[in-house]
Amino acid sequence: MQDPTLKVPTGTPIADDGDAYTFCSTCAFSAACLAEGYDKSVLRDLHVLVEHVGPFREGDHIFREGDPFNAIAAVRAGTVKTYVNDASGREQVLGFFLPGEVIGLNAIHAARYPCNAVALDTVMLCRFSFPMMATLAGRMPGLQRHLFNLLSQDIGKASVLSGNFTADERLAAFIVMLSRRFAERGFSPWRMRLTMARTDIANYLRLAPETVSRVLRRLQDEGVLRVDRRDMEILKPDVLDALAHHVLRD
Amino acid sequence: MQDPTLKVPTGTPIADDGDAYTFCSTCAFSAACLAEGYDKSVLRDLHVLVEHVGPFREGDHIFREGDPFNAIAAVRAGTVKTYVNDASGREQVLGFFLPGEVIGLNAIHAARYPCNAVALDTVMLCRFSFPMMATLAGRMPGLQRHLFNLLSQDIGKASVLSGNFTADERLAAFIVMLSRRFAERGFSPWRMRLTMARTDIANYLRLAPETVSRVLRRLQDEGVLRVDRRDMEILKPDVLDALAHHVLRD
DNA sequence: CGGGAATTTGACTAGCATCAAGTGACGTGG
DNA sequence: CCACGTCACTTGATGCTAGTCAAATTCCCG
Repeated sequence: MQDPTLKVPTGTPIADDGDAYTFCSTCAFSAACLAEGYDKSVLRDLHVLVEHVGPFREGDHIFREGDPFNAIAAVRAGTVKTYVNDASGREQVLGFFLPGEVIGLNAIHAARYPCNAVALDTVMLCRFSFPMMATLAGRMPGLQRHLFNLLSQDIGKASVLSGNFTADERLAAFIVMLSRRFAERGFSPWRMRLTMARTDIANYLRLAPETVSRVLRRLQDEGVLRVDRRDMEILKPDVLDALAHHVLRD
Repeated sequence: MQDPTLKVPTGTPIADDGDAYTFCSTCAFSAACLAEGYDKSVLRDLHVLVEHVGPFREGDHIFREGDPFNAIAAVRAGTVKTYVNDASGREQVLGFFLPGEVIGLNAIHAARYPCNAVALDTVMLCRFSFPMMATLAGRMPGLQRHLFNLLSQDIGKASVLSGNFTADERLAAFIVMLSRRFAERGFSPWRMRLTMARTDIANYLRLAPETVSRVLRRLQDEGVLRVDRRDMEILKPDVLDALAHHVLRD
């Protein structure tokens, strides 16, 4: 049942930057919404349900498993890691979210967040009240379609790594995906900073941290990568693509 | 962009069973839609975009990877397996869909099916034109919410098996999930027929078929299960639950 | 009854996890 | 400025889980 008591967002609103109806450039919804050509009143509706929150510092939690769900959020800056704790309390990393990507979509059905979200560095978010957004989506087909697309996309993403792949293939796929996602956001695809720890990468890929370390070392010895601490440079994208091909199928 | 050319469904409509505005009982949408208390005209709208298709025989494809997407479908009877072929042509099973469950949700964003769907036995479907459904969802908040819920749920389902679990844990979790899903649909949770081959189960769980066979044998020797060919009886649900607990976290 | 596919079983092996120890970067406090 | 402690990461040695290969068995279906 749609919650009729749509209360005012409780975060830290940030002052508008001049044009009252302009969204931050990294807001994942801005393009879809603005491209629709709706009039000012609709844009105003959309604007009131957006709030810029942050900064979150490294280690700050954005939400925790079991928290009541009321908003999804687009990452504006930084990296967010989502994870759950399994029965034995061990962490299981579900994903990393870069600027432009949306967190919280898996919380809709249960009305609670099914996982934890933590900032890996300094994180800024655009938060959207989901009940308000759903209401608005009823009037804005473009927004509704955008939400359906985001949700649908995440189903596919979640099963990319479901296959039985070697450590090399998984790590290569991880690096290639990261590279592409950075490129999409206008960052260099060849030089990047890994904001997540080796243990997080390992965990996400279902490998031991030692294995990640060894594979990176080997790829470096083969001249495919240059890795220095958390800075990574891709030297032979084609080799990486070939390895990742089994996973990414493209 | 919403497709403006909503053409008449092309499948095999099945005659109404008396009440023109009654949906088949296994139709996953019926409850959500009928519970809303909308008037007849809205129900009529909803009704025209549903078509009962089938039967599909074992091995028949419902859709294939790359097919243009235009409809999602609820399984009415039988079991559907979804899979992709990896770079080397090897199959990777993504999921099994029982009566009441919905296929095609991962196809929305690309407007093409990203995987294949095949009938494992005799399958009947309720097919819903997605463009029409989305339009209608704009007028029916309950329907929209239901769609969001289905999509959101699938994101979570896709990552259940993403962890690093032992063969025993994964297989136990598979059996427990199957049991629960059967129970939800009114079937016995303790006796079930596995409609999928061992190789499919193995593939889905990222195990070798031999491993599935061995684990089943051991569980049988321990008196946890009774397995005869594709008929399975759960004798010690608690043992199974304990094993599955690491995966399912409940 | 016979052919073929699915499944089971056994023997062996490979890949990755685990355990243990070492290295390097960074921050703190003397 | 340097000694120290901490933490993340790396490296090496070893073990185990599950995969692979091969073959037997069972079931299905004509």
